[in-house]
Amino acid sequence: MALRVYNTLTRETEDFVPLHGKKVNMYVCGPTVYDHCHLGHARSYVSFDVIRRYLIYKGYDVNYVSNITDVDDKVINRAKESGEDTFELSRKFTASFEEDMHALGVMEPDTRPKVTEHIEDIIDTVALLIEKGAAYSTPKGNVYYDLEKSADRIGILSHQTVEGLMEGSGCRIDVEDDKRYQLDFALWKRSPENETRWDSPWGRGRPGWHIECSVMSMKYCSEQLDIHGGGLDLIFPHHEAEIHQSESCTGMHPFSKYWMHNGFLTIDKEKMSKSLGNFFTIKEVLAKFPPGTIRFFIVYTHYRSTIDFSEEALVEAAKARKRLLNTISNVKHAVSEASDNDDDCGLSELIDETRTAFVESMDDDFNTREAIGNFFVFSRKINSIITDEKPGKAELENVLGFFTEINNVLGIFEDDSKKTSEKESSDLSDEEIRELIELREKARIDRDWATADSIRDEFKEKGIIIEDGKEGVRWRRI
RNA sequence: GCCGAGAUGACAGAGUGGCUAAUGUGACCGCCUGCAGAGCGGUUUUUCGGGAGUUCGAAUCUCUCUCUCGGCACCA
Repeated sequence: MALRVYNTLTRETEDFVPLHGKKVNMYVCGPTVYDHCHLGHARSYVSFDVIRRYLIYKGYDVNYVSNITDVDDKVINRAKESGEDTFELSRKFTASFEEDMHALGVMEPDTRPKVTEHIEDIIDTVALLIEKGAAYSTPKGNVYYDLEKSADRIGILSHQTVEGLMEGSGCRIDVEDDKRYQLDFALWKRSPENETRWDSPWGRGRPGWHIECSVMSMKYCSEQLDIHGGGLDLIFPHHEAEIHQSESCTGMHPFSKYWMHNGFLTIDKEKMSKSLGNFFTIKEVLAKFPPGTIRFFIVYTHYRSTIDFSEEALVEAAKARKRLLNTISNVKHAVSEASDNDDDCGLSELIDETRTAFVESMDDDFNTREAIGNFFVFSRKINSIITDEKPGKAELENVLGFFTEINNVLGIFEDDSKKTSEKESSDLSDEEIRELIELREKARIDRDWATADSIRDEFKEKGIIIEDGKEGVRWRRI
Protein backbone atom coordinates (compact mmCIF):
# COMPACT_ATOMS: atom_id res chain seq x y z
CA MET A 1 0.00 0.00 0.00
CA ALA A 2 1.49 3.26 -1.06
CA LEU A 3 1.36 6.58 0.66
CA ARG A 4 0.05 9.30 -1.57
CA VAL A 5 0.48 13.02 -1.02
CA TYR A 6 -0.88 16.10 -2.68
CA ASN A 7 1.93 18.11 -4.20
CA THR A 8 1.34 21.83 -4.69
CA LEU A 9 4.14 21.83 -7.26
CA THR A 10 2.28 19.55 -9.64
CA ARG A 11 -1.21 20.12 -8.26
CA GLU A 12 -1.63 16.40 -8.15
CA THR A 13 -1.77 13.65 -5.61
CA GLU A 14 1.33 11.56 -6.16
CA ASP A 15 2.90 8.42 -4.78
CA PHE A 16 5.31 9.34 -2.04
CA VAL A 17 8.81 8.27 -3.00
CA PRO A 18 11.57 10.04 -1.07
CA LEU A 19 14.82 10.94 -2.81
CA HIS A 20 16.94 8.60 -0.71
CA GLY A 21 15.20 5.41 0.32
CA LYS A 22 13.65 5.61 3.74
CA LYS A 23 15.28 8.91 4.61
CA VAL A 24 12.91 11.88 4.63
CA ASN A 25 14.19 15.44 4.88
CA MET A 26 11.32 17.65 5.86
CA TYR A 27 11.34 21.39 6.40
CA VAL A 28 8.38 23.35 7.71
CA CYS A 29 8.40 27.14 7.81
CA GLY A 30 8.23 28.31 11.40
CA PRO A 31 6.73 31.47 12.81
CA THR A 32 7.98 35.01 12.86
CA VAL A 33 8.14 35.70 16.55
CA TYR A 34 6.87 39.20 17.06
CA ASP A 35 3.75 38.26 19.01
CA HIS A 36 2.01 35.31 20.62
CA CYS A 37 1.04 32.68 18.08
CA HIS A 38 -2.56 32.38 17.05
CA LEU A 39 -4.70 29.39 16.30
CA GLY A 40 -3.76 29.49 12.64
CA HIS A 41 -0.20 28.68 13.60
CA ALA A 42 -1.47 25.86 15.76
CA ARG A 43 -3.36 24.49 12.80
CA SER A 44 -0.27 24.47 10.66
CA TYR A 45 2.15 22.98 13.15
CA VAL A 46 -0.24 20.35 14.46
CA SER A 47 -1.04 19.29 10.89
CA PHE A 48 2.61 18.86 10.00
CA ASP A 49 3.25 17.19 13.32
CA VAL A 50 0.75 14.50 12.40
CA ILE A 51 2.27 14.16 8.94
CA ARG A 52 5.71 13.77 10.47
CA ARG A 53 4.51 11.23 13.02
CA TYR A 54 2.72 9.21 10.39
CA LEU A 55 5.88 9.07 8.28
CA ILE A 56 7.70 7.77 11.32
CA TYR A 57 4.89 5.27 11.88
CA LYS A 58 5.39 4.07 8.30
CA GLY A 59 9.03 3.41 9.05
CA TYR A 60 10.65 6.46 7.51
CA ASP A 61 13.70 8.02 9.07
CA VAL A 62 12.48 11.59 9.31
CA ASN A 63 14.73 14.59 9.77
CA TYR A 64 12.34 17.39 10.69
CA VAL A 65 13.56 20.97 10.65
CA SER A 66 11.47 23.99 11.48
CA ASN A 67 12.88 27.46 11.90
CA ILE A 68 12.25 30.51 14.01
CA THR A 69 12.31 33.78 12.15
CA ASP A 70 13.50 36.00 14.93
CA VAL A 71 14.47 39.01 12.94
CA ASP A 72 12.63 40.72 10.15
CA ASP A 73 10.73 43.93 9.58
CA LYS A 74 7.89 42.97 11.83
CA VAL A 75 10.04 42.06 14.77
CA ILE A 76 11.97 45.27 14.32
CA ASN A 77 8.85 47.40 14.03
CA ARG A 78 7.19 45.77 16.99
CA ALA A 79 10.25 46.35 19.09
CA LYS A 80 10.29 49.96 18.06
CA GLU A 81 6.68 50.38 19.06
CA SER A 82 7.12 48.85 22.46
CA GLY A 83 10.57 50.24 23.05
CA GLU A 84 11.92 46.76 23.69
CA ASP A 85 15.16 45.33 22.45
CA THR A 86 14.54 43.22 19.33
CA PHE A 87 16.40 40.27 20.79
CA GLU A 88 14.47 40.46 24.03
CA LEU A 89 11.22 40.61 22.12
CA SER A 90 11.96 37.69 19.87
CA ARG A 91 13.28 35.63 22.75
CA LYS A 92 10.09 36.22 24.67
CA PHE A 93 7.83 35.17 21.83
CA THR A 94 10.00 32.24 20.88
CA ALA A 95 9.53 30.95 24.40
CA SER A 96 5.81 31.58 24.15
CA PHE A 97 5.65 29.67 20.87
CA GLU A 98 7.58 26.73 22.26
CA GLU A 99 5.30 26.63 25.25
CA ASP A 100 2.24 26.50 22.96
CA MET A 101 3.71 23.74 20.82
CA HIS A 102 4.52 21.72 23.89
CA ALA A 103 0.99 22.13 25.21
CA LEU A 104 -0.47 20.97 21.91
CA GLY A 105 1.70 17.89 21.89
CA VAL A 106 3.74 18.94 18.88
CA MET A 107 7.00 17.01 18.80
CA GLU A 108 10.21 19.00 19.02
CA PRO A 109 11.81 19.36 15.61
CA ASP A 110 15.15 17.64 15.18
CA THR A 111 16.54 21.10 14.62
CA ARG A 112 14.93 24.47 15.26
CA PRO A 113 17.36 27.00 13.78
CA LYS A 114 17.07 30.71 14.38
CA VAL A 115 17.77 33.34 11.77
CA THR A 116 19.85 35.52 14.09
CA GLU A 117 22.22 32.61 14.63
CA HIS A 118 22.78 32.17 10.91
CA ILE A 119 23.57 35.65 9.66
CA GLU A 120 27.03 34.55 8.51
CA ASP A 121 25.57 31.67 6.52
CA ILE A 122 23.02 33.99 5.01
CA ILE A 123 25.67 36.50 3.97
CA ASP A 124 27.72 33.70 2.42
CA THR A 125 24.72 32.48 0.48
CA VAL A 126 23.81 35.95 -0.74
CA ALA A 127 27.41 36.45 -1.83
CA LEU A 128 27.32 33.14 -3.65
CA LEU A 129 24.14 34.14 -5.45
CA ILE A 130 25.79 37.37 -6.60
CA GLU A 131 28.85 35.43 -7.69
CA LYS A 132 26.69 33.10 -9.72
CA GLY A 133 25.00 36.03 -11.35
CA ALA A 134 21.63 35.27 -9.86
CA ALA A 135 21.54 38.38 -7.73
CA TYR A 136 22.82 41.93 -7.76
CA SER A 137 23.64 44.56 -5.19
CA THR A 138 22.66 48.18 -5.55
CA PRO A 139 24.43 51.39 -4.65
CA LYS A 140 21.96 51.88 -1.82
CA GLY A 141 23.19 48.72 -0.13
CA ASN A 142 20.38 46.35 -1.02
CA VAL A 143 20.73 42.99 -2.67
CA TYR A 144 18.01 41.63 -4.92
CA TYR A 145 17.41 38.33 -6.56
CA ASP A 146 17.49 38.84 -10.31
CA LEU A 147 14.26 37.30 -11.44
CA GLU A 148 14.24 38.71 -14.91
CA LYS A 149 17.02 36.31 -15.82
CA SER A 150 14.92 33.33 -14.93
CA ALA A 151 11.55 34.76 -15.84
CA ASP A 152 10.49 31.42 -17.28
CA ARG A 153 10.65 30.00 -13.75
CA ILE A 154 8.26 32.56 -12.32
CA GLY A 155 5.07 30.91 -11.22
CA ILE A 156 6.62 27.49 -10.90
CA LEU A 157 4.88 26.90 -7.58
CA SER A 158 2.12 29.50 -7.48
CA HIS A 159 1.17 28.74 -11.09
CA GLN A 160 0.86 32.43 -11.78
CA THR A 161 1.90 34.09 -15.00
CA VAL A 162 4.22 37.06 -15.08
CA GLU A 163 1.41 39.16 -16.55
CA GLY A 164 -0.94 38.00 -13.81
CA LEU A 165 1.54 38.99 -11.15
CA MET A 166 2.27 42.33 -12.74
CA GLU A 167 -1.38 43.22 -13.02
CA GLY A 168 -2.23 41.95 -9.58
CA SER A 169 -3.16 44.10 -6.67
CA GLY A 170 0.29 43.38 -5.38
CA CYS A 171 1.88 45.39 -8.08
CA ARG A 172 3.11 47.91 -5.60
CA ILE A 173 6.04 50.14 -5.70
CA ASP A 174 8.44 49.78 -2.80
CA VAL A 175 9.37 52.87 -0.92
CA GLU A 176 12.97 52.18 -1.58
CA ASP A 177 12.74 50.91 -5.06
CA ASP A 178 16.10 50.36 -6.57
CA LYS A 179 15.17 47.02 -8.12
CA ARG A 180 15.91 46.37 -11.74
CA TYR A 181 12.81 44.37 -12.28
CA GLN A 182 9.47 44.72 -10.62
CA LEU A 183 9.28 41.11 -9.44
CA ASP A 184 12.76 40.97 -7.94
CA PHE A 185 12.78 40.33 -4.22
CA ALA A 186 15.24 41.38 -1.54
CA LEU A 187 17.94 39.06 -0.24
CA TRP A 188 19.59 41.69 1.90
CA LYS A 189 18.18 45.02 3.01
CA ARG A 190 20.21 47.87 4.27
CA SER A 191 19.11 49.18 7.65
CA PRO A 192 19.16 52.63 9.15
CA GLU A 193 21.41 53.55 12.02
CA ASN A 194 19.03 52.90 14.89
CA GLU A 195 17.92 49.41 13.91
CA THR A 196 19.18 45.94 14.61
CA ARG A 197 21.62 45.22 11.84
CA TRP A 198 24.71 43.32 10.86
CA ASP A 199 27.80 44.16 8.85
CA SER A 200 27.95 42.76 5.37
CA PRO A 201 29.90 43.30 2.18
CA TRP A 202 27.00 45.53 1.05
CA GLY A 203 26.90 47.67 4.14
CA ARG A 204 25.01 47.25 7.36
CA GLY A 205 21.68 45.61 7.07
CA ARG A 206 19.51 42.56 7.69
CA PRO A 207 18.41 39.54 5.69
CA GLY A 208 15.44 39.68 3.34
CA TRP A 209 12.45 37.62 4.26
CA HIS A 210 12.95 34.51 2.12
CA ILE A 211 16.62 33.79 2.23
CA GLU A 212 16.73 32.37 5.75
CA CYS A 213 14.63 29.35 4.87
CA SER A 214 16.79 28.50 1.89
CA VAL A 215 19.93 28.77 3.96
CA MET A 216 18.74 26.85 6.98
CA SER A 217 16.99 24.10 5.08
CA MET A 218 20.11 23.47 3.05
CA LYS A 219 22.24 23.51 6.15
CA TYR A 220 20.18 21.23 8.36
CA CYS A 221 18.28 19.10 5.90
CA SER A 222 19.88 18.70 2.57
CA GLU A 223 20.34 20.62 -0.64
CA GLN A 224 17.26 18.86 -1.84
CA LEU A 225 14.29 18.30 0.41
CA ASP A 226 11.71 15.59 0.27
CA ILE A 227 8.96 17.67 1.82
CA HIS A 228 8.68 21.37 2.29
CA GLY A 229 5.64 22.48 4.21
CA GLY A 230 3.86 25.55 5.41
CA GLY A 231 0.61 27.47 5.25
CA LEU A 232 -1.19 28.10 2.00
CA ASP A 233 -0.33 31.77 2.31
CA LEU A 234 3.36 31.03 1.95
CA ILE A 235 3.12 29.62 -1.56
CA PHE A 236 3.66 33.03 -3.03
CA PRO A 237 5.98 34.73 -2.73
CA HIS A 238 7.83 33.00 0.08
CA HIS A 239 8.12 29.44 -1.13
CA GLU A 240 8.56 30.40 -4.71
CA ALA A 241 11.39 32.72 -3.71
CA GLU A 242 12.98 29.84 -1.82
CA ILE A 243 12.90 27.73 -4.95
CA HIS A 244 14.66 30.44 -6.97
CA GLN A 245 17.28 31.00 -4.32
CA SER A 246 18.05 27.41 -3.49
CA GLU A 247 18.10 26.12 -7.02
CA SER A 248 20.32 28.97 -8.17
CA CYS A 249 22.63 28.19 -5.32
CA THR A 250 23.00 24.48 -5.80
CA GLY A 251 22.09 24.09 -9.43
CA MET A 252 20.00 21.17 -8.23
CA HIS A 253 16.44 20.71 -9.12
CA PRO A 254 13.91 20.35 -7.65
CA PHE A 255 14.70 22.11 -4.40
CA SER A 256 11.93 20.12 -2.78
CA LYS A 257 10.28 17.09 -4.31
CA TYR A 258 6.97 17.60 -2.53
CA TRP A 259 5.42 20.87 -1.44
CA MET A 260 2.66 20.54 1.09
CA HIS A 261 0.41 23.35 2.28
CA ASN A 262 -2.16 23.35 5.00
CA GLY A 263 -5.49 25.15 4.62
CA PHE A 264 -6.53 28.19 6.58
CA LEU A 265 -8.34 28.57 9.78
CA THR A 266 -11.20 31.01 9.47
CA ILE A 267 -13.53 32.83 11.79
CA ASP A 268 -16.98 33.51 10.42
CA LYS A 269 -15.62 32.27 7.12
CA GLU A 270 -12.92 34.91 7.10
CA LYS A 271 -9.27 34.06 7.24
CA MET A 272 -7.82 34.45 10.69
CA SER A 273 -4.85 36.70 10.48
CA LYS A 274 -3.06 39.32 12.41
CA SER A 275 -3.64 41.94 9.78
CA LEU A 276 -7.41 41.48 9.98
CA GLY A 277 -7.31 41.55 13.74
CA ASN A 278 -9.75 38.64 13.98
CA PHE A 279 -7.41 36.23 15.65
CA PHE A 280 -7.34 34.23 18.85
CA THR A 281 -4.01 33.38 20.33
CA ILE A 282 -3.30 29.79 21.22
CA LYS A 283 -3.05 30.85 24.82
CA GLU A 284 -6.49 32.43 24.80
CA VAL A 285 -8.02 29.24 23.52
CA LEU A 286 -5.98 27.06 25.87
CA ALA A 287 -7.45 29.03 28.75
CA LYS A 288 -10.89 27.75 27.78
CA PHE A 289 -10.28 24.30 26.36
CA PRO A 290 -7.92 21.43 27.16
CA PRO A 291 -5.05 21.17 24.67
CA GLY A 292 -6.24 17.74 23.56
CA THR A 293 -9.54 19.24 22.46
CA ILE A 294 -7.80 21.88 20.38
CA ARG A 295 -5.55 19.27 18.86
CA PHE A 296 -8.50 17.01 18.13
CA PHE A 297 -10.39 19.89 16.57
CA ILE A 298 -7.49 20.43 14.19
CA VAL A 299 -6.75 16.79 13.43
CA TYR A 300 -10.43 15.99 12.90
CA THR A 301 -10.29 18.12 9.74
CA HIS A 302 -8.23 17.25 6.70
CA TYR A 303 -5.10 19.39 6.67
CA ARG A 304 -5.87 20.99 3.31
CA SER A 305 -9.45 21.98 4.12
CA THR A 306 -10.43 25.27 5.65
CA ILE A 307 -11.50 24.97 9.28
CA ASP A 308 -14.00 27.46 10.55
CA PHE A 309 -13.27 28.18 14.16
CA SER A 310 -15.96 28.87 16.71
CA GLU A 311 -16.54 27.98 20.28
CA GLU A 312 -19.41 25.71 19.23
CA ALA A 313 -17.12 23.84 16.86
CA LEU A 314 -14.65 23.29 19.67
CA VAL A 315 -17.39 22.10 21.99
CA GLU A 316 -18.45 19.60 19.35
CA ALA A 317 -14.88 18.41 18.95
CA ALA A 318 -14.62 18.02 22.70
CA LYS A 319 -17.73 15.83 22.76
CA ALA A 320 -16.57 13.68 19.89
CA ARG A 321 -13.22 13.15 21.50
CA LYS A 322 -14.88 12.39 24.81
CA ARG A 323 -16.59 9.40 23.24
CA LEU A 324 -13.23 7.94 22.37
CA LEU A 325 -11.72 8.76 25.74
CA ASN A 326 -14.71 7.19 27.47
CA THR A 327 -14.12 4.02 25.54
CA ILE A 328 -10.50 3.96 26.64
CA SER A 329 -11.60 4.51 30.19
CA ASN A 330 -14.17 1.71 29.82
CA VAL A 331 -11.48 -0.64 28.57
CA LYS A 332 -9.17 0.29 31.43
CA HIS A 333 -11.94 -0.41 33.88
CA ALA A 334 -12.69 -3.70 32.19
CA VAL A 335 -9.03 -4.68 32.43
CA SER A 336 -9.09 -4.14 36.17
CA GLU A 337 -11.99 -6.55 36.47
CA ALA A 338 -11.12 -8.98 33.71
CA SER A 339 -10.33 -12.60 34.28
CA ASP A 340 -7.31 -14.31 32.82
CA ASN A 341 -9.40 -16.31 30.39
CA ASP A 342 -8.03 -16.50 26.92
CA ASP A 343 -11.31 -16.81 25.06
CA ASP A 344 -11.22 -15.21 21.66
CA CYS A 345 -13.80 -12.44 21.60
CA GLY A 346 -12.57 -11.26 18.22
CA LEU A 347 -10.77 -8.24 19.57
CA SER A 348 -7.50 -8.88 17.78
CA GLU A 349 -9.32 -9.30 14.52
CA LEU A 350 -11.16 -6.06 15.17
CA ILE A 351 -7.88 -4.32 15.92
CA ASP A 352 -6.35 -5.59 12.69
CA GLU A 353 -9.33 -4.43 10.67
CA THR A 354 -9.24 -1.01 12.26
CA ARG A 355 -5.51 -0.67 11.79
CA THR A 356 -5.85 -1.52 8.11
CA ALA A 357 -8.61 1.05 7.72
CA PHE A 358 -6.52 3.62 9.58
CA VAL A 359 -3.52 3.08 7.35
CA GLU A 360 -5.65 3.19 4.22
CA SER A 361 -7.13 6.52 5.24
CA MET A 362 -3.81 8.02 6.24
CA ASP A 363 -2.11 6.78 3.10
CA ASP A 364 -4.62 8.79 1.15
CA ASP A 365 -2.94 12.16 1.65
CA PHE A 366 -3.29 11.98 5.43
CA ASN A 367 -7.05 11.76 5.56
CA THR A 368 -7.28 12.15 9.31
CA ARG A 369 -11.01 12.77 9.29
CA GLU A 370 -11.71 9.39 7.79
CA ALA A 371 -9.01 7.81 9.91
CA ILE A 372 -10.66 9.04 13.09
CA GLY A 373 -14.06 8.02 11.78
CA ASN A 374 -12.85 4.43 11.92
CA PHE A 375 -12.26 4.81 15.61
CA PHE A 376 -15.83 5.74 16.41
CA VAL A 377 -16.90 2.50 14.82
CA PHE A 378 -14.14 0.67 16.64
CA SER A 379 -15.22 2.25 19.92
CA ARG A 380 -18.81 1.23 19.55
CA LYS A 381 -17.84 -2.36 18.84
CA ILE A 382 -15.40 -2.42 21.75
CA ASN A 383 -18.03 -1.09 24.14
CA SER A 384 -20.50 -3.73 23.00
CA ILE A 385 -17.99 -6.55 23.30
CA ILE A 386 -16.97 -5.44 26.77
CA THR A 387 -20.51 -5.54 28.10
CA ASP A 388 -21.66 -8.58 26.17
CA GLU A 389 -18.68 -10.89 26.12
CA LYS A 390 -16.42 -10.06 29.03
CA PRO A 391 -13.10 -10.50 27.26
CA GLY A 392 -10.01 -11.62 29.17
CA LYS A 393 -7.26 -9.36 30.37
CA ALA A 394 -4.80 -10.07 27.57
CA GLU A 395 -7.25 -9.18 24.82
CA LEU A 396 -8.25 -5.97 26.55
CA GLU A 397 -4.66 -4.95 27.05
CA ASN A 398 -4.13 -5.36 23.34
CA VAL A 399 -6.88 -2.83 22.79
CA LEU A 400 -5.15 -0.35 25.06
CA GLY A 401 -1.89 -0.99 23.26
CA PHE A 402 -3.58 -0.29 19.97
CA PHE A 403 -4.91 3.02 21.22
CA THR A 404 -1.39 3.93 22.30
CA GLU A 405 -0.04 2.95 18.90
CA ILE A 406 -2.46 5.27 17.15
CA ASN A 407 -2.01 7.97 19.72
CA ASN A 408 1.65 8.06 18.80
CA VAL A 409 0.53 9.28 15.40
CA LEU A 410 -2.50 11.44 16.08
CA GLY A 411 -1.82 12.46 19.67
CA ILE A 412 -5.50 12.84 20.48
CA PHE A 413 -6.14 10.07 22.98
CA GLU A 414 -4.36 11.51 25.95
CA ASP A 415 -6.63 12.31 28.81
CA ASP A 416 -5.49 15.78 29.75
CA SER A 417 -8.72 17.03 31.25
CA LYS A 418 -7.23 16.96 34.71
CA LYS A 419 -4.45 19.34 33.79
CA THR A 420 -6.66 22.20 32.77
CA SER A 421 -9.81 21.68 34.78
CA GLU A 422 -10.61 24.95 36.40
CA LYS A 423 -12.14 23.14 39.28
CA GLU A 424 -9.95 22.23 42.12
CA SER A 425 -9.14 18.67 41.22
CA SER A 426 -10.15 17.11 44.46
CA ASP A 427 -7.86 17.07 47.39
CA LEU A 428 -9.55 13.86 48.46
CA SER A 429 -7.30 10.86 48.68
CA ASP A 430 -8.33 7.62 47.03
CA GLU A 431 -8.95 6.24 50.51
CA GLU A 432 -11.35 9.05 51.39
CA ILE A 433 -13.09 8.63 48.11
CA ARG A 434 -13.59 4.95 48.78
CA GLU A 435 -15.04 5.69 52.18
CA LEU A 436 -17.48 8.23 50.81
CA ILE A 437 -18.56 5.86 48.09
CA GLU A 438 -19.18 3.19 50.68
CA LEU A 439 -21.27 5.62 52.66
CA ARG A 440 -23.25 6.43 49.56
CA GLU A 441 -23.72 2.74 48.77
CA LYS A 442 -25.21 2.20 52.20
CA ALA A 443 -27.62 5.06 51.61
CA ARG A 444 -28.56 3.57 48.28
CA ILE A 445 -29.26 0.22 49.82
CA ASP A 446 -31.53 1.99 52.26
CA ARG A 447 -33.10 3.73 49.31
CA ASP A 448 -32.13 7.01 50.89
CA TRP A 449 -31.78 8.82 47.57
CA ALA A 450 -31.43 12.26 49.09
CA THR A 451 -28.24 11.32 50.92
CA ALA A 452 -26.91 9.33 47.99
CA ASP A 453 -27.45 12.21 45.59
CA SER A 454 -25.97 14.79 47.88
CA ILE A 455 -22.81 12.73 48.17
CA ARG A 456 -22.72 12.45 44.43
CA ASP A 457 -23.13 16.23 44.08
CA GLU A 458 -20.37 16.76 46.58
CA PHE A 459 -18.10 14.58 44.47
CA LYS A 460 -19.04 16.50 41.40
CA GLU A 461 -18.04 19.74 43.03
CA LYS A 462 -14.66 18.28 43.73
CA GLY A 463 -14.29 17.20 40.17
CA ILE A 464 -15.16 13.55 40.54
CA ILE A 465 -17.79 11.78 38.50
CA ILE A 466 -19.64 8.88 40.03
CA GLU A 467 -21.14 6.28 37.78
CA ASP A 468 -23.35 3.48 39.05
CA GLY A 469 -22.95 0.42 36.93
CA LYS A 470 -24.14 -3.13 37.03
CA GLU A 471 -20.89 -4.27 38.57
CA GLY A 472 -20.70 -1.58 41.19
CA VAL A 473 -19.67 2.01 41.35
CA ARG A 474 -17.03 3.63 39.21
CA TRP A 475 -15.48 7.00 39.76
CA ARG A 476 -13.13 9.15 37.79
CA ARG A 477 -11.73 12.61 38.07
CA ILE A 478 -12.92 15.12 35.53
C1' G B 1 -8.00 41.48 -14.05
C1' C B 2 -5.17 36.74 -13.15
C1' C B 3 -4.97 32.09 -10.30
C1' G B 4 -7.14 28.57 -6.98
C1' A B 5 -10.69 26.00 -3.54
C1' G B 6 -15.53 24.70 -2.58
C1' A B 7 -21.33 23.89 -2.60
C1' U B 8 -23.30 16.53 0.49
C1' G B 9 -28.89 15.13 5.30
C1' A B 10 -30.85 20.01 11.22
C1' C B 11 -25.40 21.25 11.66
C1' A B 12 -20.20 19.63 10.93
C1' G B 13 -17.84 16.59 7.50
C1' A B 14 -15.89 11.83 4.64
C1' G B 15 -16.87 9.59 0.21
C1' U B 16 -14.56 10.18 -7.21
C1' G B 17 -18.84 5.11 -11.47
C1' G B 18 -22.33 0.05 -8.84
C1' C B 19 -24.62 -3.58 -2.16
C1' U B 20 -29.61 0.32 2.02
C1' A B 21 -24.07 7.66 1.20
C1' A B 22 -18.90 6.87 6.47
C1' U B 23 -18.48 9.34 10.99
C1' G B 24 -19.42 13.14 14.79
C1' U B 25 -22.84 16.71 17.00
C1' G B 26 -28.02 17.93 17.84
C1' A B 27 -33.12 16.27 18.38
C1' C B 28 -36.47 12.26 19.34
C1' C B 29 -37.70 7.00 20.74
C1' G B 30 -36.21 2.49 23.16
C1' C B 31 -32.87 -0.72 26.44
C1' C B 32 -30.16 -0.16 31.07
C1' U B 33 -30.94 2.93 35.71
C1' G B 34 -34.15 4.95 42.10
C1' C B 35 -32.46 9.25 39.36
C1' A B 36 -28.20 10.70 36.72
C1' G B 37 -23.90 9.39 33.95
C1' A B 38 -21.54 6.19 30.61
C1' G B 39 -22.82 2.54 27.15
C1' C B 40 -25.96 -0.03 23.49
C1' G B 41 -30.09 -0.21 19.62
C1' G B 42 -33.22 2.80 16.49
C1' U B 43 -35.27 7.38 13.98
C1' U B 44 -34.15 12.15 11.89
C1' U B 45 -31.32 10.41 6.27
C1' U B 46 -33.13 7.22 -0.93
C1' U B 47 -30.30 12.06 -0.62
C1' C B 48 -25.51 14.86 -2.66
C1' G B 49 -26.31 23.80 -5.25
C1' G B 50 -29.65 24.30 -10.36
C1' G B 51 -29.95 22.43 -15.38
C1' A B 52 -28.33 19.38 -19.50
C1' G B 53 -25.34 15.26 -21.18
C1' U B 54 -22.22 10.47 -21.09
C1' U B 55 -23.44 5.50 -19.03
C1' C B 56 -26.93 -0.55 -18.09
C1' G B 57 -25.71 2.51 -13.73
C1' A B 58 -23.27 9.16 -11.20
C1' A B 59 -22.74 12.58 -5.09
C1' U B 60 -18.73 10.69 -8.07
C1' C B 61 -17.24 11.80 -15.40
C1' U B 62 -18.42 16.08 -19.27
C1' C B 63 -20.76 20.81 -20.29
C1' U B 64 -23.30 24.91 -18.40
C1' C B 65 -25.50 28.20 -14.80
C1' U B 66 -25.84 30.18 -9.74
C1' C B 67 -23.52 31.10 -5.21
C1' U B 68 -19.51 31.13 -1.38
C1' C B 69 -14.50 31.48 0.02
C1' G B 70 -9.23 32.22 -0.61
C1' G B 71 -4.32 33.90 -2.97
C1' C B 72 -2.01 37.78 -6.14
C1' A B 73 4.88 40.96 -2.84
C1' C B 74 2.71 41.40 5.89
C1' C B 75 0.91 36.28 6.71
C1' A B 76 0.80 29.40 9.17
